Amino acid sequence: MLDSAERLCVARGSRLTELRRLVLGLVLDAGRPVGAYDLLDGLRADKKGAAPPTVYRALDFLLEQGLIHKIQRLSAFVGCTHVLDASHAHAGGCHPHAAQFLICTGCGQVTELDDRNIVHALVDATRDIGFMVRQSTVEAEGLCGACRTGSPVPARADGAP
Amino acid sequence: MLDSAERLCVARGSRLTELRRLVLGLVLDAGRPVGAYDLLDGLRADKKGAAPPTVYRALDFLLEQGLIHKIQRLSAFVGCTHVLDASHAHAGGCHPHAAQFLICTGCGQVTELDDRNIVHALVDATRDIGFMVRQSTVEAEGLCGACRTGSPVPARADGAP
DNA sequence: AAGTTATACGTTATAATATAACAAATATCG
DNA sequence: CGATATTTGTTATATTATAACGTATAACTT
Ligand SMILES: [Zn+2]
Ligand SMILES: [Zn+2]
Ligand SMILES: [Zn+2]
Ligand SMILES: [Zn+2]
Repeated sequence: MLDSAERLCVARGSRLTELRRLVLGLVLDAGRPVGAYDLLDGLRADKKGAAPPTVYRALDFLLEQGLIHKIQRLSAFVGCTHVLDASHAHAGGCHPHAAQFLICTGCGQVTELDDRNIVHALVDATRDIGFMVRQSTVEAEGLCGACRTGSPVPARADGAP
Repeated sequence: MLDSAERLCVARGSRLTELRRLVLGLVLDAGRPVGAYDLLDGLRADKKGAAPPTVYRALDFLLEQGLIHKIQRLSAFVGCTHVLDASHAHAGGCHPHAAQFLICTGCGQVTELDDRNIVHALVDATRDIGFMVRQSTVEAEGLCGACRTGSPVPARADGAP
């Protein structure tokens, strides 16, 4: 996964440095939204005196490259589950793709969608009034299937089963 | 406008107190997104020793009543432009309606939409995977018609023309 | 009206998130 | 190599938000 990201960056002429790679690894390992300061704690295992700007700069890079997304409602970051797909990855252009996120308040899990219909509906509605969308944030909060049907899989921060 | 909000609250059995009314007035007067600490400054004109919890509690109430919205990308608040419409106002139910926001990076203006198609697209996409949406955040950043066609109307914080 | 409960507000302190500014190190390219 | 651009280290601070607890006000019940 990290190697794929590296190859993508090389193809784009951007540099996935050791630091950025470390941060990306931490985000991907978590498998759920992680706050910048949690990442900072994790980072300090390898980089003793790391400070907030260290992690925020790495996050900025990863966001630009579309390797991660920021969940605004949680002030947290998740790995992109689409960027490495053949259909989405490309060398040039504006890297962060439009995405939609489903946040389950039961188990904390976040699902990333890449739904053309939602994007279309948004663009249609805005074009009517002359607005040109450059970036969009679409986040829904609710209950995932498992949590609704009573099979909660609380893969939460505390790891409680 | 404030009086309409008051009538709505009375009909719902909630209390638009003087403090909450003051904060709502500040948000509506601004006509654009305002941060909590800007509101706090404004509030201090009337309430000398106001502190953060004062304004955040008022904002929480106004959000619950659907009288204002929070723009997540800006950590700022705007008055709802639909809640007082006859078609939207009602005494019971879950007050904060689904809304979409267009944020112009040119002039800072924010437009609120209440577009059924967008909501539908979102609900459709989520139902497929068993997810039940309770609340949604839809925010688009880009350029409004005026800013695109070169007639920027920078009604910004600093008031610079 | 008096007593009781619930709601709202005041106050202090602190948590959590994010950036500014500048110096030092490292990579890139002619 | 030497010039240039990019990345990282470091310190300090800005911005946004909440915890905790006591007091005041409103609403409800005898
Ligand atoms: Zn993605
Ligand atoms: Zn769940
Ligand atoms: Zn609204
Ligand atoms: Zn504009």
